[in-house]
Amino acid sequence: MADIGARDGSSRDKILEVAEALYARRGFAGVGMREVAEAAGLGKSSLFHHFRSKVQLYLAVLERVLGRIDERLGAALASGDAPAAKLDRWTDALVDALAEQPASARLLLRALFEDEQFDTEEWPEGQAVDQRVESLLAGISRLLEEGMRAGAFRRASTPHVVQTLIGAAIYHFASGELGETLLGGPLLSAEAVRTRKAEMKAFFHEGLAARPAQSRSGDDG
Amino acid sequence: MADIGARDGSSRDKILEVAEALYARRGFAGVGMREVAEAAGLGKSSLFHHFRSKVQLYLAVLERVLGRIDERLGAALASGDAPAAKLDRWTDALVDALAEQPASARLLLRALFEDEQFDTEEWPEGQAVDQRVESLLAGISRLLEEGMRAGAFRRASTPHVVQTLIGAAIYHFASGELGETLLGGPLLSAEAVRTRKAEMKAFFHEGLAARPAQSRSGDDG
DNA sequence: GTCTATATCACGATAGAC
DNA sequence: GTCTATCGTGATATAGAC
Repeated sequence: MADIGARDGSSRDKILEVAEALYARRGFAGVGMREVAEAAGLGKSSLFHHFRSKVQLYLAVLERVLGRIDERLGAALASGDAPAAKLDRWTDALVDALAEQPASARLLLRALFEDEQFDTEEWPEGQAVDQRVESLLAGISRLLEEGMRAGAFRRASTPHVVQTLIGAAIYHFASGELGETLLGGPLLSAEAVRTRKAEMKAFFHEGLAARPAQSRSGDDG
Repeated sequence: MADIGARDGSSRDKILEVAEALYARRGFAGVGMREVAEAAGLGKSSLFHHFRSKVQLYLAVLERVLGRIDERLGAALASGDAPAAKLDRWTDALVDALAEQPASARLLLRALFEDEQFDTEEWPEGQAVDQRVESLLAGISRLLEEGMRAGAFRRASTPHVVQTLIGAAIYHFASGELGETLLGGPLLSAEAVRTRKAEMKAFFHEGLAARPAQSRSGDDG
């Protein structure tokens, strides 16, 4: 019962795809079911056949985006590398995930606010969303604590570092026009994505303060 | 300024105050004029007497929030201190501003997306908003570049550092329930605010990597 | 599974009395 | 400046034919 219609995803997937883009652009309240239906090439009532309510559709979109990101980040953490190298991989994976699905950063930031409008525990899709978030935070938190114990990272508040890492990545890719004005170019070009990774990793490794000449490892691309 | 009836701000200020809280919680599309009016103790038509349209009200709320923040940050940059100390003050001021007005972080993040729904240049309030943002970004950018020239900061991409600073602050205070779960306590208590300032400044100064006291062997800790 | 209605309600905005 | 009443539109969601 839990996976009805999972095999025939032709309409369902199309709906999730167009809804993701629309919700990212104008948010939960700003997108009507009629608009989603038309963008998916369906009548409004057909859309209600696939998703019983607007909330359910929204949560399903969220879960799909979070699932993609969580899988990538989990893979980045699965290697046997040293903590600092793992954090670099995690950063690369997060930036890649956000950049490859341009809607995701905005969708997730919006979700931060909008899921307070309804109770996520009321819907099965909402519980899946909560689990994905928990998995994501637990993964990076575990890495940071391992790294501190091993002496690779300085002693800091793990939750605060997590907040800083996520904020630095997600805000950047959600900043849209404002960010592009600041950068003087696109946010999502291959070059801009490469630069963002390098700048973030340099920040994590060195902070901002100038330092006397010191040995460093290189960065990837 | 060019405002009519600015002397009697009793209704107008009340409207802006309640609208700020509502827009922060549910966004532009999610809050109706009727709800704003009732929260301000007015009828809907009376609200339309003070603000000719919903867009105008929204932009006025935004401008007020940005104005408060821009003034604080400007003051932090006005001192004659060294760049690193100025950046610390700027960080303190940004964190204080976001923490003292709990709605502001969410409101500003939402505005990142939502002002693409209408043309800010079409309304005088929108132009004021754009000017505030420009002033804010120019201020911190100037400080960073001065600091790099003076050798206080390492050479980095100024716009990327700006994105990281803003993202680290604004995401944290907009993260709401999720952030409080992660922190295991409130985001806005005096202690939590103090901690956030310290963690952010430590990150800017040192990054995350442990700094070897003598050599890079990684055996300390 | 998709469709054409339709029910019910809230939206932004306006008119005009007081 | 605040109110009641209303216009026109579009929202979520349902009923039921095919």
